[in-house]
Amino acid sequence: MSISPSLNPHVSVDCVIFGFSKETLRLLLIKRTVPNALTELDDSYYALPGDLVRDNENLDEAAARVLKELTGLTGIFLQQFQAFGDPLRITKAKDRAWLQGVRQDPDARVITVAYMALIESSKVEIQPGSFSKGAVWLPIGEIPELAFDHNEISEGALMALREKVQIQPIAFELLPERFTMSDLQALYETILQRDLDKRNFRRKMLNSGVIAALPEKQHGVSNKPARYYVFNRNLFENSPLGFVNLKMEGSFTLFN
Amino acid sequence: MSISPSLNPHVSVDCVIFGFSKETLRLLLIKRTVPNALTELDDSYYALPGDLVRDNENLDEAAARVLKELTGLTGIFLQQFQAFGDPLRITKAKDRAWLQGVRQDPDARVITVAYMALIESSKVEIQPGSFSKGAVWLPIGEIPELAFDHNEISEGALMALREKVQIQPIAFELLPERFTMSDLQALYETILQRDLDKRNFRRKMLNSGVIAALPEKQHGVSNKPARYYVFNRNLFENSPLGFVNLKMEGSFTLFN
DNA sequence: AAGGCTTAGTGTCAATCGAACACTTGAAAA
DNA sequence: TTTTCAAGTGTTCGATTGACACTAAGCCTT
Repeated sequence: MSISPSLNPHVSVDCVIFGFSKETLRLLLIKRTVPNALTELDDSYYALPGDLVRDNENLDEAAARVLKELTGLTGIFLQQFQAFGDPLRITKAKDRAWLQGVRQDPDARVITVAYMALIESSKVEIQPGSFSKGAVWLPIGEIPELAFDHNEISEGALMALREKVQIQPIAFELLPERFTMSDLQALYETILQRDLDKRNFRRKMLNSGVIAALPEKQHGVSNKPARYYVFNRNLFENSPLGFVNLKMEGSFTLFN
Repeated sequence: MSISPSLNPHVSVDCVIFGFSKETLRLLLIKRTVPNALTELDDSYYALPGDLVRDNENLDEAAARVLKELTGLTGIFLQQFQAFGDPLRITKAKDRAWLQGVRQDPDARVITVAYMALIESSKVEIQPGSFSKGAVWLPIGEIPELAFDHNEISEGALMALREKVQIQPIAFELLPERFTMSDLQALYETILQRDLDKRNFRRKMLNSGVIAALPEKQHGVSNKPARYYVFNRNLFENSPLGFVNLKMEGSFTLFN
């Protein structure tokens, strides 16, 4: 077994990085420029940040490395959600051209393990480096055609996010340390794609204990200033199971 | 890109196959015999059924192939749940010995994509073949030390099953076509590891519409014969989201 | 200073759901 | 005919859900 950190040419990780700004969910995508112009089409396109896995790291570490190389951030919410391994992943001409410029074995079949990351997008400062040809936050409604099967992966991540948000209090990872109740509601409404009743939302959030009110309020806004809240992290990291049930309207429940 | 179905030496699939019999959840495991006795320990041990992925198949197909080769069954519930890729997966002497007898590149780092399968265990007839050195159903409480990281994978599968069962009506995959309400309740109690109230359970199952009563009842039992029910498959395969919320006691709910 | 604008923040009621709880029924066996 | 065994059945109470509309606070405009 090699102990040098060589690349495993058959396994990669890709990161679907979610952010939330201006009332929209966004993905952090990188711009790729095809190194040799084998195609006659325009020579740049977007992709999910990702890389081959090194022999000396596990999958989680590889994903964290990709994330750090791009954003400079560590310790952020990062969760594996699915492996993709269709042998026909590489069909687009652009993809082949890019691989030929960048991989030792451009025709190797690669399976990729997809991660989703939740980031407070204002924290991100794009790092100079291999990814940084141009990284952008694109609204999830305006994602163009991406490299390989990255559209499929992104959609899978979005669906996984919608489901997870109903089971665990993870949406907070997308907000700054302190936030107003309206911020939080707007985030949930964006993720779930439906309107929520203000009064019911506040009541349930407060009763659930996942957030705590701060003494501070907004300053300098031209309307009634909103109170700030923080996410109650301890409560869930130390809880026995951390299971939360954020029930959807229209679903039905079984069991005591 | 090769078009022959050669093996990808770096990616495998493993199947955690659940069955339910005699009021216990069981795993279908295969017995491995270490081909050359490099170890002085006993030379057989259990493992999850699995195989390297071929170049001409995707991950789901590879998992389905493994399952079919072992059980002869197709079309059964099979869902990817996690990829495992620790570089230190191969540490046990038995594992190394087995790999040396069976792999071209026994030291290659392999990442594995784990699937869970839910089977009505009486349907399974172990197929003669490479797996069949001896396959057994072992109760989940009595799983010995397994090959590689297969204990970790099995535990991950069990946790995933517990979570999924609360979100989607998949437990039925473990029961025969028709079953009694008591069968169903015993299954849920086994998976969730807690007692459920008989009357509440029946009421909710029936109100939810996931099962339908048949006209038939048991015959020849020495007590009041139980009615048979069937799982209402159409309802969920054709439903818009298929989301079902099987709430646990003690969890709390947010949202309208 | 008054009025307007904008977003924050608040309470009630009816319907539904969840949890706890014990006795009767039907069939075979003794 | 009686016994044994699991099936099957209702009600009550408290908690939660979802629907619904007005007041409060601060800045801005005139």
